[in-house]
Order: sequence, then C-alpha cells, then structure tokens
Amino acid sequence: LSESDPPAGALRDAGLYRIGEVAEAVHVSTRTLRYYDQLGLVEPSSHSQGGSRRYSQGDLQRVFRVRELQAVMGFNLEEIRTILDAEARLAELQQEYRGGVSPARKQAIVVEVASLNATTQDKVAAKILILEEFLADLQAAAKRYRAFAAQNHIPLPESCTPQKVN
Amino acid sequence: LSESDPPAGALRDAGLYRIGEVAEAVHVSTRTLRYYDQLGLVEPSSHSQGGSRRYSQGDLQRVFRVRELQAVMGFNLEEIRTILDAEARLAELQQEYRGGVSPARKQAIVVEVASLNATTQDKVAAKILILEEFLADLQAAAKRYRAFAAQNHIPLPESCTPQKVN
DNA sequence: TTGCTCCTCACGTCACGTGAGGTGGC
DNA sequence: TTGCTCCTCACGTCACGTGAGGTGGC
Repeated sequence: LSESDPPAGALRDAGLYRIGEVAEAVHVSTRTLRYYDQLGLVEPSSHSQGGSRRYSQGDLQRVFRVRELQAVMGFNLEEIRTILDAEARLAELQQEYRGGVSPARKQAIVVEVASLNATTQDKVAAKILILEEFLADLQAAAKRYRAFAAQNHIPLPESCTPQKVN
Repeated sequence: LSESDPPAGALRDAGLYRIGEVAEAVHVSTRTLRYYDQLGLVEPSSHSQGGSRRYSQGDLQRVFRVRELQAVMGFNLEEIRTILDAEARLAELQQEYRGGVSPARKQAIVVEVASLNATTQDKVAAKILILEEFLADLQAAAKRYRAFAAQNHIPLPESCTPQKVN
C-alpha cells in the first residue's frame, strides 16, 4: 500500500497487527475478533492482499475498550456500540473533520455525548457502592471464619489472607 | 403440611412464595427461576400438591445472592454454586449439624471457605480499583466535553450532570 | 365456572467455543 | 516445500427469552 519499499519483513506492514497478535495482546480469542468484525463493532482498518485481517494500533485500542466496557460494566455489545459511536462522533466534531455541520446538530451531539457520559458515571458510581458493600460483607464473614478457626484451634494458612490491602 | 389449619387463603402456605411473587420481588423472570431449579442451583423448598413451586424466605435470599454474584461480580452459575456450597458447608459446621465430622475434615472445610473468601475479596478489590480508574477517565472526558461546549457557547442541560456525588 | 397463574416442552438468541477443511505468507 | 497462521462454514454452549399448549388454585 505504501509507495516506498519498507526495509524488511518485520516492518513490511509497519504498525499493523495480525489477528493472532491482537488476540494475545488484548487477551481475547481470534473467534471473538472475527465476531466483532462480523458485527461491524471492530473492523480491522486494512487487509493483506490474501484477505487476512490487519489491525492498527487504534483498532487494538478499540478492542480493549470493548472488553473493558463488557467485563467491567457488564454492557452488551449493542450498548457498547452506542457508547463508542457517540465518542467517535464527538471526536470528529472536536477535530472539525466536518466543518459544514450545523450549530444545532453540533449542540445535539455534544448534549447527547455529555449526558451519555453522565449516566455512565452514575452507573459506575452505583456499581462501586455495591462492590464496597459486598467487600464489607466478605470482610465481616472472614472475621467470623477466623473466630471459628481460633475457637477450634485450627491454624489458617496464608491463602486465607486477602492480598490487596484495602 | 402443617397439623393445624391455617386461618385463610393468604396464609395457607405461610411464608411460602409462588414463583411469580419471587420473580417480582427479586426482579428476575420465572424462566430464570425454573432454569435455576433445573440446574439444582436454587430449588424451591417445597411444592403445592399440584406440583407448582413454593419458595421459602431462605430460597428467596439465595436467589438474590445468585443475582448479586452474577451481576456485580460477573461470575458464572458454576462459580456461584461453588461459593454458595462452601458457605453452606461452613454454616453446617458452625451450627454443628454434623457432630460426627472429623477434626481434619473440619479444618479442610474452614480453610477452603476462608481462602475462597480471600480470593473473592481480592477479585472485588481489584474490580473496585478498575471501576475507580474508569470513573476518573469518565470525569476527565466530561471535563473536556464541558470545555468544548463552553468554547462553542453551547448550554448543557441537567441531564449532562451526574447524579451521584462522588 | 371464569381468570389468573402455574406447568412442561421446545425453538430462538447473544456472545462466543470448538473443531472441520482449506488457503496464505515468511 | 514445510510449518505456522490465517480463512470460512457450521454445530455446540451458557443463560436465559419467548411463545405453544395445557393444568392448577382461589
């Protein structure tokens, strides 16, 4: 695709990753990447002449965001598409790719993106609260377990002590 | 099942809930409850003479815990079964339902439950950290959105302000 | 007896997992 | 040319959703 010949093999498709490399880097299966491609959720920005997928650094980041929103927030792929689409539209506006956009349309996009951000913030904050409650419950239970062990003269190994300090 | 006749209709199966009542209370579908029953994950503690499911208060609590572990922690039903089973085994020990259990077995159960608790604590703590990072990212993005809106003289409605204060 | 709720199949769906069989690229 | 990776079907799975057709309980 480039005019000048690149140095050698490793740099032929400089900055482009094969599907297996992306899979390893982001810890997903190649099946997952092909599925996202099929849905149009994450499409590789180019292909080899033989038809195999070539992912850019940006594509890789997009895959990572999808997994984050899915694993951490529990969103489904359609919700994730909505969020990523909104962010992309605002990024376009900010970089003024589309100078001819009307002020009304501009306003609509900013309001949509900002309120989507606000509701997502609310969901995340709510989730943190629930997790903190859940952690407190676990800690209270652990206290009971330790008391029971002490009462029955049972020594507890290190595996019974949580790693993360607070 | 009871010797004395209960007062009237509403109290016939005192403390027992029909599947639809549980579904409404815990915000799950009846299909989900039947699926949990089929898996042996949450079985109703009794049935009507006609064969319809009757859930106790305890069953309802168990359903609630399943949904919590699933929605908040993203565990699958087999992992949830493991956690609930371990907790139940320890509860048995603590209430000494089984006096004839050997000290070695007793120790094994306590250690297993306590270390399961510890690893779960670690997972919850890790998840909280990720969510806090995610929330910080969202807040940073919101700041950029507000700046863009101000620069373009676009007023932002209340829907663009998150509700939860910290 | 009339509704409403319950029951059991059973097919559909979402987000992939897992081979089957064949081609591409260094 | 030899491996390794890639490709496209296509069936399987998990955790249900959604009717179809029929029985139970106040």
